[in-house]
Amino acid sequence: MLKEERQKIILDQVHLHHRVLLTDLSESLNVSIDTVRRDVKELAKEKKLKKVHGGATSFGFMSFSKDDDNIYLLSKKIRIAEKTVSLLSEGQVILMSGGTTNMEVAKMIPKRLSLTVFTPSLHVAMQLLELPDVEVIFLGGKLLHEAKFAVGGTVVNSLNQLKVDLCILGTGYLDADHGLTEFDWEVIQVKQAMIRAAKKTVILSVSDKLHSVQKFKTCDLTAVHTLVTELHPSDPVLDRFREFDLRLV
Amino acid sequence: MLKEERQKIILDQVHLHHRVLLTDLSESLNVSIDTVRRDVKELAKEKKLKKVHGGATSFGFMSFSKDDDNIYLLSKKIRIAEKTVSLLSEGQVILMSGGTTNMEVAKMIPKRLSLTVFTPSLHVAMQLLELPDVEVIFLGGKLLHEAKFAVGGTVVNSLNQLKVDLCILGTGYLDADHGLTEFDWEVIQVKQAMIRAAKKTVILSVSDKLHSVQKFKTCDLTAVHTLVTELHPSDPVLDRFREFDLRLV
DNA sequence: ACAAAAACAGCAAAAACTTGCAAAAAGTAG
DNA sequence: CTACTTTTTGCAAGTTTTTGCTGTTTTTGT
Repeated sequence: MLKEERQKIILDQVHLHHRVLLTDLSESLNVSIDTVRRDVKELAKEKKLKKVHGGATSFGFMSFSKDDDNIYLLSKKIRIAEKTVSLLSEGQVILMSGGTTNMEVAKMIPKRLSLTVFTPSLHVAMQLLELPDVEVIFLGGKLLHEAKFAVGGTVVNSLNQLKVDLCILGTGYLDADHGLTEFDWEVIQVKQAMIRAAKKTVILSVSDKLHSVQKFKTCDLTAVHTLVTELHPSDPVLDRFREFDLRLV
Repeated sequence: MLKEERQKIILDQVHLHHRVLLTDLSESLNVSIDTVRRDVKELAKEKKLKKVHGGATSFGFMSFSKDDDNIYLLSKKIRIAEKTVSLLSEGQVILMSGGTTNMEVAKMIPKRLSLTVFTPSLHVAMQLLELPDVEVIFLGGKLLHEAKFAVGGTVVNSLNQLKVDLCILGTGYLDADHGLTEFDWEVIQVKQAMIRAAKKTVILSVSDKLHSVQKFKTCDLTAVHTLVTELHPSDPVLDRFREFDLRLV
């Protein structure tokens, strides 16, 4: 294999997943970790990507939330994304919120699956546009600078006119007692409208966030139909959630 | 086998697979590795392909999307962007379309200028969010895959409810006789609505595009108030545009 | 603070590159 | 056809690049 070829694959991976682990690259490319390390070092010197401890990230596109600098969360999120994508079916009309986990879902949707997706997230919309068979409708409104997420009356009004098959909610804090919570009031309004606008709601959450509570409440767990985590559905960590009428994936 | 014949095969292989190994070529062409090496060296000198350690790649193999934008045009666009930014003033409410020129404008807006910007372009919106004092409102609707631009009734409806200070139109084809033209009917609808929604309209155009016509017409030059090019306002190339009630910048 | 993972530096083997040279092939007069 | 030049090709010796491995140092998470 040519060095250039390898480096291109690395760059593609970085652009696709926004973050990659050197160990993963080493394995999938069948070269030693040192070689990958050297490649990444070179690419970093050429400003094609950003080298971080344990891997590399694309810089230029976006920097998300603070705790997302953690490379190890990514593999969990990818696992969640895989499971979530398997819930989708041809021709569905769905809603997707923002957040890194939802981004991974967007990246993982197969190229030939036709969907109609409504989203108020710039990042998710951008990613979905890579898929030729997905129709993307952006729910316009005032954009939040950090989250790159549209909020406000316009978004809620648009949502009130919809009734879609599925709503996929990413980022958010989850707790068996307190339900779904957020720290941003405006985001809550949008998420509530999203849940109302969908027949079924799917929540994506890495297990780390399963018992965290924020200031404002989006909804109770009874409003949710499916919970996707990176864990096996039978994992004891999920026990607290079994009392609800929830499908664990 | 003739040398030219061999080199043509090499080029075909490179174009087909984007990369070749010298060892593979040597084997499949039944010549020594040195001969192949010399051939590739020649082709590289003629800029027909790129020689790399162990093989060759096609040009643009390592490039992803944006590198194609040549430096030559970019400098003109930056010049235009500079002039355009100088037209803006504190507190204005403006509309921005998409396109690379408008992107340059977005990049060049000073950090401390507060504005309210409506746009149907994902890229422009994304860029504007880097500015803390700019409020960005995305005009939601169906997104075009290539242009990352929102079109359709939703966008037009939103625009019909606006009356903003300024509309900045990027990309588009301009001609003194035929006015502003485009090749996408849906985009036209949006741009027309944008012009209607603004008190003044500014057109950005690199001089190369000043005499090009496309299939569909957005508006006459009489609907435009300012034309920004990279040229000096007194440049004779702009003479054809002086008969209109246009401010040249 | 400790153990595990990752980064770094130096080394050695393998692969690829360079250069010079000579033989073969092709072209060019006389 | 022959003698000569020119081009092309293959080969060999020496150099550089790439790659994986070693042991050591740094960073990270608990």
